[in-house]
Formats: sequence, C-alpha cells, structure tokens
Amino acid sequence: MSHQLDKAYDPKKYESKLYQKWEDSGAFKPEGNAHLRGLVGDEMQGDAEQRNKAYTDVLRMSSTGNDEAARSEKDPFTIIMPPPNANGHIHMGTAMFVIEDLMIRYRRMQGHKTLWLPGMDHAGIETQVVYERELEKQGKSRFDLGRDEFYRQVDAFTKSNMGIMTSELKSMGFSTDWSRLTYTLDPKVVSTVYDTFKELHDAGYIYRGNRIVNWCPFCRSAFADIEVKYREQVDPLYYIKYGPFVLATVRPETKFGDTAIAVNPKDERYARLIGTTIEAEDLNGPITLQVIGDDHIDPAFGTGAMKVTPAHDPNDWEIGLRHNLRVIQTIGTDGLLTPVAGKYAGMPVAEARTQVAHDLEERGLMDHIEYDYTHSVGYHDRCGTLIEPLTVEQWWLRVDELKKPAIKAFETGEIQIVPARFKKVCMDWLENLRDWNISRQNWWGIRIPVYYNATADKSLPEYIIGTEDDAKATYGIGGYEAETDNFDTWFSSGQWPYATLMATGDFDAQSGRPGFYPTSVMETGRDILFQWVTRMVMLGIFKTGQVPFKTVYLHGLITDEHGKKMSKSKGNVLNPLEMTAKYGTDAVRLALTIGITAGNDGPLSERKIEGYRNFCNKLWNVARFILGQLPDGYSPATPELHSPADHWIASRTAIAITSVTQAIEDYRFSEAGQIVYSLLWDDFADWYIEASKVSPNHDLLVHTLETILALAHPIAPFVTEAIWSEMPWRADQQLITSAWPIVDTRRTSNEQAQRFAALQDVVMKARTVIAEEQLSKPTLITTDKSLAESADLLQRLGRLGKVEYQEQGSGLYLGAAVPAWIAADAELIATRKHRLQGQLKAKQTYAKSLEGKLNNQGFVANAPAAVVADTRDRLAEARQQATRLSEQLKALGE
RNA sequence: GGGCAAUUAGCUCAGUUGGUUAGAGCGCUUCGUUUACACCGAAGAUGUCGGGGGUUCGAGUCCCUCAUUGCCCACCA
Repeated sequence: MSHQLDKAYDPKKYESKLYQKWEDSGAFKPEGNAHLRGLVGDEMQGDAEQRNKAYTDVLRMSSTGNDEAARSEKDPFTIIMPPPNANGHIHMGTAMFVIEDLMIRYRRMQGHKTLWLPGMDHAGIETQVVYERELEKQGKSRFDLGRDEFYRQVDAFTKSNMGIMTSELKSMGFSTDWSRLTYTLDPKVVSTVYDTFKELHDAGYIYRGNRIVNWCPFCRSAFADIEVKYREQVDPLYYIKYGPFVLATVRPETKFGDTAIAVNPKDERYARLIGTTIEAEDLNGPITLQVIGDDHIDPAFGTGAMKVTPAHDPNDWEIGLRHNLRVIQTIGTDGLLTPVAGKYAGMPVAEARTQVAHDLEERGLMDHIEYDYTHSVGYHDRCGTLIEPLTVEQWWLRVDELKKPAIKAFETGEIQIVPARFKKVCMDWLENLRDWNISRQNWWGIRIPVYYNATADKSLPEYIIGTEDDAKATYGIGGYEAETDNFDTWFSSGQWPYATLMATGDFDAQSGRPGFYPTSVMETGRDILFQWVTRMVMLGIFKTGQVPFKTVYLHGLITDEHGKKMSKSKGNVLNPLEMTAKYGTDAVRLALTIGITAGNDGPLSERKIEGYRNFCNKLWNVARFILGQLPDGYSPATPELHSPADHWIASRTAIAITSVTQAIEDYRFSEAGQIVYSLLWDDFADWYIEASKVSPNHDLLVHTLETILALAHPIAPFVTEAIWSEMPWRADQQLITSAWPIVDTRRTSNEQAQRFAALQDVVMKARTVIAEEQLSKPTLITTDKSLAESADLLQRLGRLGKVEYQEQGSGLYLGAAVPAWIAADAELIATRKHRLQGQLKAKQTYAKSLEGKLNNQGFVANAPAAVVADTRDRLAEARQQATRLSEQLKALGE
C-alpha cells in the first residue's frame, strides 16, 4: 500500500491551502499559466502518433517547462469580472461566478493565456442607500454629516468591504488574477471615464438640458427610466371642474402647474373649443388655460379632457413640447410644493393632495371622486421611494447614433448572446432607447468633470470639461464653479471592459505581451442585460471601435428549490459561505453549475448541495481506493489495454472527453458537469473499479482517474487538486495548470468494449433475477465461450456462483445481449413463468413495432441508411430473444 | 397592449440540428456490510412528454391553436 487517504474528503483541510498554492505559483496570471504544451484542443487533427504523444504527455504530465511558442498560437482568453458591489457580502448571485471560473480554468488547461480580471464596484446609489440605512440605525442622515464627510465615510466603508469581498471570492476558489484587481474609483479608471465623456462631448453626443426626469425625493437625485419600477396600486381618481370642463386626475396637487387642457382633435364634444382659452375659478384665484388638441388624448378615458402639467408628467411634457406650453414647477426637488402653489407651498406632496382635494370639494370645484381607480406608479428601484417626475437641468447622452453600431453588432452576430433568444430583446431595447440622463445628484460617485464660468466675462465658454487646473487656466482662480452632479454608475461601469484593461496595461498588445481586448466572454445576470450589457456595447464601440466582448453569457436568478425568489422575508435565503463551510466549496460550485441552464432561473437547495458533496466524496474514495492499490514507489506508465473492461472504460472515457469538451464549447455547462458525474460514478466507480478488483490494471486506473480529475477540475477545483496533490508522482505539479484531456482512440477496440457491455447486460439481468427471487450465488450457464471465460468477473459483479459453458442452455433464460441462463429447478422456473411471459410479450411487441417500421416503404426509402441498418439489427436481436423465451415457455408445457 | 420563456416521473429539472423501448438527481419500496466510499452498493415502482389539430416514413423535439404559470417591455389623465 503506497498511500493512504483519509476515509472521507475534508474540504477544510485542503481548500485555503490549495488556493494559496495556486495563487503563489502565479497560475492565475496570464503570464503564469504558460507552462503547458500547446497541443491540446487540436485533438481531432494531426497524425495518430502525434496525438498519442500528446496524450501520453498529458497522462504522465512531466511538467514540460515553458513552451511559449506553442502557447502564443492560441488566442488569449479574457473575462472581465462583473464587479461585485463593495457594500456587503457575497450572495448566491456572486457565487455564480463559478461559471466564469469554469470557463477560465478550462481555457487555461487548454493552453490559452487566460486573464480573469477581478473588480469591485463602488456602486454609486446602491452603496449610498446601504450606507444611509446604516446611518439611520444611529439616528443620523447624510445631511447631518454633510457631503464631504459622507463621502469619506462611504469611501472607508467600501474599502473595508473590498477586503472582505476579496477573501470571500477567494474562498469560492475563483482563479482571478488578484494583482490586477480594479476598483471602479481607481484614478486610472476615472480618468478613462473622463476621457470618454470628453470624447463623447466633442463628438456632439453630450448635451445639457432642462427636461423632465424621474426624481427620487429621498435620494435627491434624478434617475434613468430603467431604474424606475412600476407598481400597481389603487388611488382615488378626482374629477375636478375647470370652467366648462370636468377633468379626471389622480394628482390634483399638481394643478398649479397646469398650463393647458388637452382634448382629442377628433372628439366632437370639444373640437370647437380647441384654440380657445378658458377662464376658470381655482383655489388660488382665477386662472387662464388654453385648450389644445392632441392625439395622445383618449376620448374614452374619463371625460375625454385632460389637464396638462408639463413639469410633472412625462406625457404632459411631450405634449408641452408639441404645443410650446409653459412649464411651471409646482413640486421642488425636496418633494415639497413650490411657492407657485400659493398657500399650499411647502407642503409635502401627499399632504397637499388631500388638502387640495378637500378644498376643491369645499369650493364646489370637485365634480365627483372615484375611489377604486387602479393604476401603476413608479418607485425608485433602489430605495423604494415614490418617483416624482419633475424638470431639472441634467447632462444627457444622445443615443440615436451611438446605438446604431451596437444594434448591428448584435444583428450580425459579431456579439453572440447565450442564450440566443436575448439577441432580439437587446436589439429591440436599443431601437427604442431614448436619450440617457447620465447626471446623478447623489453624493457617492464619480463627479462629472465640468466647470462653469462664474466670471462676468460672457466671452469665455459657458463651461469646460477637464480638471480643476484647466478651469483655473480658463477662468482664473475663483472664476469657476465645479459641477456637483455625479455620473450615473452605469455610465462608468458601461466602460468597464476597456477601462479595466487600460488601467492594468492589458488593453493593447505590447512587446512581449498580448492585448486582451476585445474580451472573450461577458458572463453576467440576465437582470442587468439592459442596464449594463447594452451600454457596454454602445460605449465600447464608441471608445475603441471594437465590440467589448465576443460572447455574452447570461445566467438567471438563483431561486429556492421551488423556483421562488430568495428573500429574507421568506426565510429561504441560502448563504454561500454557510453552505461552503458545511459541505465544501466544490459542492456549492457543482450545485450552481449542474441543473442550471443559460438564461433560466436555477433552483438551489441544501439537499442539492449535499448531493454534490457526496459526489466529491465519491471521487475522493475512488482515488483512495486506487492509491491504496498501487505498489510502493509506483510511477505511472502509458496504460496498455488488456481486458474487455479496459477497452470499455477507455472508450467511455474517450466519449466523455469529447462530449464534455463540446458541451463547454457550446456553453452547456450543466451537461458538461453531468457527463463527468456519470463517467465517475456510473462507469468508473460502479463498473470499472469493481471489475478491476478481479484483474487490476494500475496504469489504466490511474490514467482514468487523472482524466476524470482534469475533466472535473474546472467545476470542482479543490477536491480534484487535493487528490492530485496526494499522488506522489504529481508532487511538483498542479492540476490547475495541467493540460485538458484529449482523446486517444488509437488502441481502443470497439469489439472488446462491446464484449464488456454484453457482460454488463448479463450481469444486470442476473442481478434482477437474484434480487427478485432472493437467490444466493446461483450458477450461470452460457452458450457463449468468451462470456464463460470471464467467469471470475461475472461471479464478482453478478454475485454468481459457478459459471458454466454448455452447448445447450438451460435454466432461466435472461434475455440478455448474449445468451445466458441462471441455473434453476423446475419449481423456480415455474414461479418465473409469468415474468417470462411478460418478457416474451414485451419482446414480441417490440419486434412487431420494428417490423412495422421496416415494412414501411417510406421509412426504408427516406430514413438515413444507418438508422435503417440499426433498426434491422435490433429486430434480429429481439426476434432471437423472443424465440429463446418462447422455447423456454414451451418446455414448461406452454 | 407587445414580447419572451416554461408546461416531461411525487419534487427539481435535462433532453444539441426530428431517428434505439423518454433520462438524471432527490424522494419512495425491498434487499445488502463484498479489497474505496452508508456522504455506500444492488434491485424495483412511478410518465397517454399541458389539451387539441397539423407537417413527416418517423414528433417530447417542427408548425398552428387553446389553456395555465412565470418574466421582460410599454401604457395607464
């Protein structure tokens, strides 16, 4: 016995140690993983000798030193990590980076120069909201601190979180290059964002405008349309009197900003009033309103006439633009009514609404009220505050031209989306995209680099884009005012792929090192497809002239086991750190990979994780058994295939290598995982290892184990590396930088493999009879000489007694792939009679359906020859077995 | 209102361009400690693949239609 592993795999004993070793060895760096032969990945080409050489190199894996030449032929493979928000702990969504790690580890093993660049997001408004909640617990608000102090505290908060986050990401086994960790507020990133802003401005895509925006009175900031989430609710619908009109509104408090009454021009009731002005009695005295005709008005809604408040409703704003209406701001950025509201000035909106409605009723200006009006109302996505549409001066990005090449990139397939169904969704979204408000009035973020002219000299530019020094140079000391708005977080994170690479010096190829842009894959959540992915494409193409990534892989939401969203209030949240502590990191990684497909939500449960913990332990124990079998000082040689079982497992392994590789290439990670799972458990452990107990082939056992370790490594890096590290001949080498397995079919005999498959069939059928009849070590009889030769194997696998070769079979016919019987007396055969009849009937029905197929001229003529031939073979076999069964029944007096 | 997806075993889900008698994990029943593993092994039961129609030699897979569920987008005076 050369080596003894622990009885069960203990993740804690290995994980942090192995991670440290990986990182210290430089394996996570693109420069550091270049020590494989660049032969993998071309497995289907090249002459057999070459392939075999590569194969055995892989098997014995004498670390061959650097082979830069071979490696440089392969494209770099790059993933930029979607930067997690540095405002808390990782969650199952963050843990989904396992998909990225899987791709990175796979490409690394294939010999690509892989770069997985980690990042952290200051996450503007989101972090601000998180921190304000912290302040609230201390009974404070950000206004108590003031802008500068608040910024300092949030800065310290995110920086300390970054440390926590980093160690949590490391604990997940993510093989990112930490030396390139980039933060969204790194000066180099910010400077790229500033450059882009200036370039966009100079190209005419940036403008400043006083327009209607989605205003959050809590955040005291404007937000983009996409950051507003609508909720359905029931409110009163007030029918108020305006001179000759009765108008329906849910917002009577905005009436002080009404500048027109709109009707549909086709509405005969009002058509003659269009173009006139009306005098109306109002709460603050008489007012004058013009009557306009606009197609937007639905004559069937309410009274068919609508009050137009351009300052506080997006549709009214549009109508206002069409008719040149005055814009009267009635609600301020503080959420209180402005002085134009007269005696209502200073009231919060909700209070003003009640008061105005009350006063209107009192003054006889209320026609009636509908109390159960259902409509949807916008709330701020992040803080949940009711959105108040109002007008403010903001910086806007003109998107008409910018979006065109982005749409084209999706359309032509230059950017692939996995799953493909999101291609059209992206294109449609971009088609309908309107100018993007990139100003935010929050305190935590990247300040827009604009300085305004504060001098009396109007010949100077109104504003400049640049640094404070630029401002001094232009306006003189004290002659300027800095913009206080920040960028929308998505404006800066929309530049993430190139901003990061530019910051780390990996954007362009430089002497001796490759460029990593465009990146290979952007893997992220489906929920931020619009907010983030489309913006990265738009800005990436503008700034670099190239798409930022070639493939977008989207994952869905991780839900509980019944597909319900995880939430604290439901109490169904699974914490990745708790789960990894309990079951090992690999178990969580496997659970997040297998059974979850691209673009779809994936259910997760503790039970599922437990199942994959068992898988890890199974793998461990397979290794434990094999290592325990090996003689002292064993060193593996190229395996020779001797027995049918050897050929069988070699062929199973070859099929698995091909299909796992293809599955990963096609982004079918769940399937890749399942294939490895089944190869290990169903084929290797359940059959080959059991068979090997009869006649062990050490080299093949080791080789197959190593192949499985390699195939499983991208998903389950720890347990595979742990086992690898326990193999004495691998002492100086890590699995993480070993080569991805390639197929060697040169010496595999299909015929031999088939012989083992036939034996398996006999074994399974024999086991069934033994279990059903509770037999103990019965004798197996066969008319097949080669099966009889495998007596010891049959005895072991099938729990059989003797195995006898006979010219003529007798006993209970098994109906297996090769003729075999379980020796039985007449009594036993009689008790099996009904089962035999059932078997016969099933065989006959099956044969009949195959006959029907083959008698069908259409089938024979149209189906591929292989399918027809296959059908004939199956028919012949079914007939033969049916004959044997009916003979046996006949012998029983049937 | 527009769009996308899902509907397959008790549960959660696979099923790649149509081609063996439809699979997996978990759960369930029975048996079992044999050179690793009870975080194990063996055997077993459970499916008119949501309904209906069509195309095809052949449909879980393609088309139409209906139903149910979920998600996205838009609108809502």
